[in-house]
Amino acid sequence: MKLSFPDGQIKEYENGITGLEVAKSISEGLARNALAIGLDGVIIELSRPITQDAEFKIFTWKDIEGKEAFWHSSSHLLAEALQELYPDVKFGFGPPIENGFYYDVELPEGTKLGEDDFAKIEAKMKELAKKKSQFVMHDWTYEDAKSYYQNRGNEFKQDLIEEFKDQKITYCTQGNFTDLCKGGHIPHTGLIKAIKILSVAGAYWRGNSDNKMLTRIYGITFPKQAELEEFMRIREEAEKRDHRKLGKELNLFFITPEVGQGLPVWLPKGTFIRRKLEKFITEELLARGYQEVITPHIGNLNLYKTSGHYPYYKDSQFAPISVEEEEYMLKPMNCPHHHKIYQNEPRSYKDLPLRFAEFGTVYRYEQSGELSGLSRVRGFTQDDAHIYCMPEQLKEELINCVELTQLVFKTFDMEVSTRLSFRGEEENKYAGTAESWEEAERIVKEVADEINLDYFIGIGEASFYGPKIDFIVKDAIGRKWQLGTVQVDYVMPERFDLEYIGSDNNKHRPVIIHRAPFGSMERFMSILIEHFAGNFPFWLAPDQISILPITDNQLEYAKKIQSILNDNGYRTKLDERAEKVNRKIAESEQAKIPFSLVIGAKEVEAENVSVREHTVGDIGKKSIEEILEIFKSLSR
RNA sequence: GCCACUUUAGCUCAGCUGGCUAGAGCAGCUGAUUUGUAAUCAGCAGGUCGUUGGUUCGAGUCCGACAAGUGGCUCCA
Repeated sequence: MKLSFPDGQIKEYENGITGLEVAKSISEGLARNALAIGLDGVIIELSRPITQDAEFKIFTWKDIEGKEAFWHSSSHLLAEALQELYPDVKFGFGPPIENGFYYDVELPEGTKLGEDDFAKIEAKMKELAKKKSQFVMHDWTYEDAKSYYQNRGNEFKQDLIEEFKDQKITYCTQGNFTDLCKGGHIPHTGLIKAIKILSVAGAYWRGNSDNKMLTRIYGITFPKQAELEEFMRIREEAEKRDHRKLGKELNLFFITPEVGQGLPVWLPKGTFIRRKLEKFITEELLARGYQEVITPHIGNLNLYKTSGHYPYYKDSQFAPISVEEEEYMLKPMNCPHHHKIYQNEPRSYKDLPLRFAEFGTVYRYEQSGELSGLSRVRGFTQDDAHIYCMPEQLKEELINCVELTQLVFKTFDMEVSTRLSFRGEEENKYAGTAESWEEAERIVKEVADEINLDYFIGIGEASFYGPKIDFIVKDAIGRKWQLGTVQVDYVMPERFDLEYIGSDNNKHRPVIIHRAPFGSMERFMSILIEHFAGNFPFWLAPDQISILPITDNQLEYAKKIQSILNDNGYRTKLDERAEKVNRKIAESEQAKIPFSLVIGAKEVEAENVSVREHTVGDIGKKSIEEILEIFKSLSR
């Protein structure tokens, strides 16, 4: 029997050898650190005999797969602990996740589980972990598995078993706990040294809101206590960057139910940054041949019936407003308005592509439980644009849009992942013909390949009228949000009967690209705030420079410096108070102002300033010319 | 919308098992202080403890309903 290793080596082994024995044959150290092995990409236990040729890998804590096995095993340990603490608990799913694991359970009638119970669960897990119970895999017949869970009244696992009816069914036992499981564990529970229950949440069985809601218990474990402490420290640090917290501290925006749930109010400083972003993108658009348009915030309901948005998204829009026999809707998207602009005059192939851009504010009735800071709101502004082009221009325009979006993320040095969002299986969820969908998806994929996009494909993530290229960024606490988007649309041109006269003097249908590089100003701001942890780059910072005279004797000189800087277009703040300079510095730092200029008697004498850079510290004395040079280099 | 948790001054938080006029720091205001790289001192003012029912001689504290927020789930043009 042959095993091929990641380095390309192929070695001959005796049939039935275990992963652990293979690891030992390589090195004792490796065998000690090994958590699981991979056979042809499947994670399995070190103890399982290998009986056929395969690609072989050893996974340690350093590997994603090693962590997966570790956390998968930890979820079994959590389940074992829960079973001891709540004997009648019923189990659903319990998978590893990006950071840790969870288990979905149904607690016995009347049992509530809250944060107060975490310590108890952790203690029980630790107690069970110390027993070093081995994770042992066994085969199960369908009947035995079925009756095992029937006896326990667990409808969830029975539901799962039905799905595996025609496959090999296995279970895993450790200590007194048995679980339906496909395998992939670490050798024994004793390796789990540091344990933390993180949170509880509700989760529908199989993710379907028609099903029963279970209690999802999130936890994380590590082989060493120090690693858990480091994880908790990083988590705390991340929470400090939360845009909701910084938005309050830095006076950027607020959200209050007195104005309306999910309706952010922008304060002067937040507005300043937002406007800067708008200017930045507007310059790029104008350079790329876009034209700006403005459309109203409400629109006739018929417009959305034509577009098809109304039936598809009826439940997530604010109810129509009735006025004089007519119904109007708060604009949930800008598309139909722009389509009417296209229709406003006959279009020739010579006019195309036409690119209409607008910072369009839209209102959507998001479920109350879904609202979150600036990330998910009920009123937001898209940096929207629609491009109307001939089919043969589509590719080039798509590439342009993707490159513009990439420029945004590059400008702010943000890490982004790219998803090609294609349609899924669901009926009634998509408009348009199968042929146009295939065409659109094919082109999207061709474009992505042509420009070497590093992408993944998301089935069922398309919009109802076409496939998308979505740009996804993580927030401070690891949640993923879609920002930029580029969408292909063959449907709306049909619905709105858009056309252009071609060079053949015949009527043709244009193709539409919907695109928003930021996605929404609100969501982009949330990510931007967290990305910079409130330490905005010089060109974006609402206050750029604070001027801190040490005593009143330097006031006059300080004012002179301020007017020079103001005349050069910089945003300054002069702190005239009779406070100690230490305090002035502290407050300037807390306000995260990029530069502080300390001015005392020496600086007045030498006609210079002492420069302190935020997050860096004192960078020494500089002449006026030097600071102007520095500030110029940081502007854009 | 669903599950769990949270809600005390503009902000951050104390307030144990229900018991006199609900505390602190920061911010604000007033005054003093003129100060060299992260917070000078003193005084004043600020709260019907999210709202609303109930239990009780007595509720910030216990119970219910509602609202908002947080973490998830469903959803996400």
